[in-house]
Amino acid sequence: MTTTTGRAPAPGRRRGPSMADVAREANVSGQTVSRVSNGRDNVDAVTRDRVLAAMTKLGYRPNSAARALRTGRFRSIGVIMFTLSSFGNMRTLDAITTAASDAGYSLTLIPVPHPTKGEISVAFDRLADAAVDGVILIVEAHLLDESDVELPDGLPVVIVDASGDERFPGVDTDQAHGARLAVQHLLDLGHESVWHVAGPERSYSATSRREAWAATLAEHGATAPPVLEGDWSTESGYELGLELAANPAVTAVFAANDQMALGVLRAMHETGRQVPGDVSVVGFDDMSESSSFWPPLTTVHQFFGEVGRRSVEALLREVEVGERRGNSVVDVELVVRQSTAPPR
Amino acid sequence: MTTTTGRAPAPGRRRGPSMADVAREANVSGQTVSRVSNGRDNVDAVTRDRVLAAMTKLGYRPNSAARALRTGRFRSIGVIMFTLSSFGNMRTLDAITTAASDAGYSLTLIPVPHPTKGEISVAFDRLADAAVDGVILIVEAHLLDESDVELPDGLPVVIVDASGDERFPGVDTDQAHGARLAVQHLLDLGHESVWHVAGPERSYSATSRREAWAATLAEHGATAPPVLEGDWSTESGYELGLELAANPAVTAVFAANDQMALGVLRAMHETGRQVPGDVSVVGFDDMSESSSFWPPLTTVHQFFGEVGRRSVEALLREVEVGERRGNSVVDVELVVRQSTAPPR
DNA sequence: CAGAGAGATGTTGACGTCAACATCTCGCGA
DNA sequence: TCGCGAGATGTTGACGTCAACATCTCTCTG
Repeated sequence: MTTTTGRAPAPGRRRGPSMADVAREANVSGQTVSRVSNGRDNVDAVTRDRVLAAMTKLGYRPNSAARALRTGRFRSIGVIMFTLSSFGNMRTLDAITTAASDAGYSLTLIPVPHPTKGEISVAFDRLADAAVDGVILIVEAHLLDESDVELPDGLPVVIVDASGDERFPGVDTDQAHGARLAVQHLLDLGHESVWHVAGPERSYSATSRREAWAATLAEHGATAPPVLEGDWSTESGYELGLELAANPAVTAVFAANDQMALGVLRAMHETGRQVPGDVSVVGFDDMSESSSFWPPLTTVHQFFGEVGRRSVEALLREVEVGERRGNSVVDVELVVRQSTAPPR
Repeated sequence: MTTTTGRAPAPGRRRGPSMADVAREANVSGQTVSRVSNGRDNVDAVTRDRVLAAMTKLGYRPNSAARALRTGRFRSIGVIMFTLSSFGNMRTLDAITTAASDAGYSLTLIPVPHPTKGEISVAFDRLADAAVDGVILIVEAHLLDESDVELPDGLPVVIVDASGDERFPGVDTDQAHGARLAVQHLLDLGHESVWHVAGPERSYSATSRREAWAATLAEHGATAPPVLEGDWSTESGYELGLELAANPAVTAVFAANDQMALGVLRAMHETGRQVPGDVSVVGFDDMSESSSFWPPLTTVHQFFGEVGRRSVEALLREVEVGERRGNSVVDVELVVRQSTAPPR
């Protein structure tokens, strides 16, 4: 005689009560529990209370896997990003998380260690497995030019700060306008020309800023000095800053982000060049520390929160309504502090 | 005679091919597809190739919802954190993401806008709905003292930097040791006493650092000046720094994080107090910018990456093996740069 | 007072996967 | 030659939820 197998308590833990259990407890059908659980209004108030009481008593929690299987929706959005360590990305992510959570979506993070084509493909592969309804890409790279990178079919995508490609809706900060404001400000103060510490070539934001810098200079008949290319890091700003400090012709520097600007400031201090007396410095981002740099940094303020919010909005519109929007541009603002002054 | 209902194409988009489709294409049973998909070895090489070819041809992707429903596992870990804007949290999150992804887990972010008891409960509620196998808490708060905050039953939890509670395994940075190193360093340089710009009371890290600061001072027979309490922000460091600058007795300051230390530096510069000539300053965190502050900041380096890695390791051990570990402590390191010197 | 209609509730089956069990084939030793 | 075991493959059903459809009970109208 064989005994029933009496299977082990649970493979994956947390096999909580199911709808059927609640239904039994409340003496209704599973469907009624489902209706209550989903907040439908075609349930009698008395019945609803009974069901709610049963739910509380049993500690019922809807099983999101079953729900997702049934509905085909995960109520989760994915975010693909390189390196969390950049200030802007963090802020954007923060806003995205909040906006998503307000809309009742959770957020799945999909990291890409290095921005190479191969890694991106890996991320997209992983993405296809991921339980998400849509994806926000924050990759700061011209990856879209590489046409063999393929997004999973039919998965809504919004791209942040890597525009120029019209295949997907995007949300972009007005990089060019920011760079223009920065350069214009320095020119207005009377500087003959403005040197540029740029971000890496592969970054879309970096090239936009660089181009706008060059264009603004050209419009004012100023000759553009050679570009110094950094990698966004404070260290690289410092090293390039030492080069600039050694050149007496340099009176104004526009760094493509605040971190590199900080490095430039340090280089100037170490070499005894006064800021803003001898050299004026402008950054980009307006990170929260910038107002306490020495001297407090003149910089271009980005509205990362707005970028994050709009991304989620655009994505969810496509996910839920099926309506696809075009690109959206977020403006910037020049914040003048004490790192800029007229040349001596 | 009734005709079959021929229902609408798909409620949630992206109804891709299922195992059944692949099975048909490869002319095998669904179970064989499942075995290939899960990498079992009891499948004939020829059959496996045929199945793989069919998968590729159809663009098959396992449906994670169905898998989760069947197995009871989501292969996802949740992270609850306040504000993404702190440098340390971000670094930790970065490491967690990487470690999780290496282990084949995705990461679900659950934000908590404000660290109040109510908000935390909301987050835990949301958590219960979330499709995660375990949770890492980065809340920097003494929330665990509030006993009515209840974690969902049977959900593995690891707590970062909020130890002192033994109910859950945790990973902690050795805050006390760090503070000791900082204070000791200043005392060794010959300072009579050390002032402290502390983090907010509610933060566990902040109170650990503060207590260790006081204890170290006491051990050396130095009297502890009154504590100045900030909120981690550069702004608050600046304001408290102005107070310190106005007091000629102040020759050494230990700030509970680098951001507040930066604010103190600014205050000193503005009031003409030399750093490190008149006042020495030490921070905590060693954020990537700190080496470019002016002067480059002496600070306590935290190994955030290690914290993140260990958290994931501990959590997954509990999730997968059911083995619960105790607390784990990550050491710190004093990095001496140029913001500290003997008193005049 | 019959019948229509609105609203509440129940029944059935399918979403895609995988564990458990059943079956089939083949090689090898007694 | 037969039987046994190992390995490959197939069949069945259940995980928890919800849409579609089926009932059932009222109320209101003409």
